[in-house]
Amino acid sequence: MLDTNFIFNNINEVKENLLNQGFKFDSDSFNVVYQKRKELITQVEALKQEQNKFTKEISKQKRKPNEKELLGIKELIEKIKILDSQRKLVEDDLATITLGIPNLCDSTVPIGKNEEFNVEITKYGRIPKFDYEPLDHTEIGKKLNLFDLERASKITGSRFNIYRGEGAKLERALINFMLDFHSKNGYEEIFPPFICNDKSFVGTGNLPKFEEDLFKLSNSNYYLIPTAEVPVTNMYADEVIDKKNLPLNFVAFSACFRSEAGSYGKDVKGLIRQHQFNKVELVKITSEENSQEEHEKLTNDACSILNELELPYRKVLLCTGDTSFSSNKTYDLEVWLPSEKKYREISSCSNFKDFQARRANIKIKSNNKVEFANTINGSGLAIGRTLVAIIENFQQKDGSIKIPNKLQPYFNNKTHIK
RNA sequence: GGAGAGAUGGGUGAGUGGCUUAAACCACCGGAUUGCUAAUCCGGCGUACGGAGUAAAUCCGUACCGGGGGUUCGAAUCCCCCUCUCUCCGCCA
Repeated sequence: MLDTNFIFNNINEVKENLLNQGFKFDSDSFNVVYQKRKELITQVEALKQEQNKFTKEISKQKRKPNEKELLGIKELIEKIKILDSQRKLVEDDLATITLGIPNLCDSTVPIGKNEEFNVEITKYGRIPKFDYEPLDHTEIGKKLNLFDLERASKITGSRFNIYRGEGAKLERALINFMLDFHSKNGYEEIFPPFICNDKSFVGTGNLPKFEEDLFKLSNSNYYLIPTAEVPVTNMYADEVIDKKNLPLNFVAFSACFRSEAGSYGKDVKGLIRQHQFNKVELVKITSEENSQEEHEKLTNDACSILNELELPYRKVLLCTGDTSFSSNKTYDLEVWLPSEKKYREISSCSNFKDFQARRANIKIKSNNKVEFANTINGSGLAIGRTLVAIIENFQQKDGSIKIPNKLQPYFNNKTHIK
């Protein structure tokens, strides 16, 4: 969430920045509520001061108030009550408005309304050449019995999957490989709950606006997490962190659950868009002055996994229209999929600046100065999509799949799936 | 699931209706002094919001002792509801 005073003092810049993201900010009604709140605070506090003065006087004189005084003070208290409840309503209104406003985009983010305006930064790796038409991952998976989408839909429904045999082992190998890699790189390993309460989701920006993307547990305020970002970022909610300990670096594996409402008809084939998938997530908590640098570092750390696995990919800077609600700046990493002959998102690395920290109330302290933290996160990587990329990019003419060299120690030192 | 005990500032922790402007200690910051990896002494030190101030410094005010209600002229303190933590019992992978 943005600071209300900042919005008020920079109303036109904020409006323009948000418009670049396709968000029409109603600045007039914001101003009305903002001013109304100030008025009510001023009024109610003046009355409270009057009441406190009276109370202190009584206390000092060590006596009880007489009947006439009581009558007057009770009238005052009644006024305070009325104004106070009005103030509360207005503050709720203001909170509703600000919680629904997206983060501003960094000045380096290209302006554009959709993914066509994203900017490719660099390409890495070599795109494999096949002297036959490469198969897609569902065909290969079926032939080698790596997963079983049909039976998954029987036991749960569409967009769920059962990994089987070598497929299950490959999924597990990737999880372990990524966790180990990032741990050695200075990230503390976290194994979080896969269910969080509503407050946590407000903290990261998923609620109140995007409830339809989530699976909610009935009769509770609990939701299944769509990413480990939610529990890990909120670990430090309502805390003040000593600046000396920054940055905090976390790597977390979790299953991720997304209702994918509104995505019907898109990428329905195979493992690309599932209701449940595995992901290793990187999260950093840092300070304002270091967040850009840490964002670049985190993105590079995610890239390293693709490099280690010898997967061809590109790094893309998202435009304003494609940058998500909470993010200030996002790089997507897109891996090459031979069957589609195009790059597909496998990681999204975002700098949220203090947007999430203000919502979750994560602060940092140094020399008696307290400020909101900056939060950064990115996939390092989405496991299912990595598995798809390996299957497709490392498919061999004889129908086998080569296992990338660095992954082999995690795969019983086997070189191929046959 | 049952019973009991708790939740106070960055941390530990005192405080059972007005003497609290929340003690004390630790940590932190500034200064002094002595000089063996530091010690001692002095001082400072919460957050949010509103107002004054060109601004910074600063000053004034209001609220905040897990969260929400209530009683009272006055609540960290009394009452009600909720959440969480710990201990014991039960059940359980």
